[in-house]
Amino acid sequence: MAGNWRTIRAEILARITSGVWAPGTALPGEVALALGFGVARATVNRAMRDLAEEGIIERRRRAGSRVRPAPVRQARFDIPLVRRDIEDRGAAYAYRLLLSAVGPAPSEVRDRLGLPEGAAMRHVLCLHLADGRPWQAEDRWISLSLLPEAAAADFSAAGPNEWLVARVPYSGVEISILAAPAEAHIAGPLACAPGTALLVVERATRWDGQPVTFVRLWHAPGHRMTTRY
Amino acid sequence: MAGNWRTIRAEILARITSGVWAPGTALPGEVALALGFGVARATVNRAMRDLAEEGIIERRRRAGSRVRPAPVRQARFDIPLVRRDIEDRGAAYAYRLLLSAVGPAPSEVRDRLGLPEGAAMRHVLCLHLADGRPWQAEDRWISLSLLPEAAAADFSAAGPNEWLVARVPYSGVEISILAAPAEAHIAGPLACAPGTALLVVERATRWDGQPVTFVRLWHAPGHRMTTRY
DNA sequence: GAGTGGTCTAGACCACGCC
DNA sequence: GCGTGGTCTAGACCACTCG
Repeated sequence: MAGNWRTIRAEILARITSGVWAPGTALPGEVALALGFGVARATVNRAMRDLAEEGIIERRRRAGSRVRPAPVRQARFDIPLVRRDIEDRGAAYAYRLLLSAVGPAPSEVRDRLGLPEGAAMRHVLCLHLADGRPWQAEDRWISLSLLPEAAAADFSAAGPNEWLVARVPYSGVEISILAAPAEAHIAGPLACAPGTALLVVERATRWDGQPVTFVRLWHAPGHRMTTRY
Repeated sequence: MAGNWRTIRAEILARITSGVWAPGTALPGEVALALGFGVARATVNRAMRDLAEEGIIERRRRAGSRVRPAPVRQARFDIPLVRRDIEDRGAAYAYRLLLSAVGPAPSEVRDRLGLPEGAAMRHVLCLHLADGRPWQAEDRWISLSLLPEAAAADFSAAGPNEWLVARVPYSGVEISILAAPAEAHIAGPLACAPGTALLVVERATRWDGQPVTFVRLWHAPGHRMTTRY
């Protein structure tokens, strides 16, 4: 019985999937398991914590650990920079600026960021292509109150994403995934019929509580986000 | 300087967001940090591991840790049982069986599970409602080679999900999220026009390498999956 | 109150990757 | 090689919560 925590984890998981410890069952305490496996309690703890993070088991002080009756399925998606995403798939990345303006934002954008009416924002509409074919349309709004230099930034060669990443290191984010029909100004660039069902990712970013940017990413028809585990 | 790992983590994060350690920068080694913070190395390790899991920093043996130049944005979504999801939102859950059959599966389903042509499957189409309104349509296929008793299972009162959870404890899963127009047999139950853009979650489940079930979950119009961090 | 998980410590050895 | 992160140990104290 090897003493590494992955082995312990695998062994515990095996006993769960094989039915030795059925869903709802209370697992032995950490001390008991450590003794049984012949390892330190910290090692068992590491394994159990991992199982808990994945939603396999449920842990509570005093009450002990138990197998989750109904597994909380979790899907974790990586959302890299579009450029990386495309290049990682072995395709050639290309970028095209479609629209650039400064002005007041529509209410739906303001609401998502908690901005007052009439707040000036930089608005950018651009297109990311993979091997010359439309991959993703980006509808970007940047608050000028926190990033006034965004008003004059040049987005003709590279997207606002890379510009922002270099300026706003790490921040609070709210991500939504939804389906929406292609609006007129999106259908054109994405080369699809208006009304086509598209996968949309919305992201509202804050830095230190201040609204920074809101983006709506329209993926080309047929796009799917996939994860395995 | 408190000695808990969350404090250490927060302090490191603060130095990153504040620009003390810019993206791409190499962080001090664990020993140095432990000394600086006046804690054990294991505590620093715990904090750094957490930051690495979230994609904030990058760790490699010998090379050390560095701030990720381009943050790998991660979105983690919980996908609970529909019933729980609806009840957690304070709505009344209801269930309706729409179709139940046994027969060969279409090729698109077989492909996702790696099943041979003509393989018999249990097919169930059902509807989940929140406060009486359509919430999600479930198009479910269950392989009879691994679960022959599924042929005779009764899904008139409760959905196949809960039936499966009790039988196939924990297994490998592939999840996809996509947008699709409402097909004719889906639009009716969901009370929307055919062609409406819907958010679809597909899930292919395997147990010990054996295909178990494939499900397509059609969410009602306007549904969005959201996560914050 | 007592038991369980949560965490910290101090020390040690190992494995991997640069040099 | 040799330094860095990865992990394990043995022991300890704490915090929460159930009975």
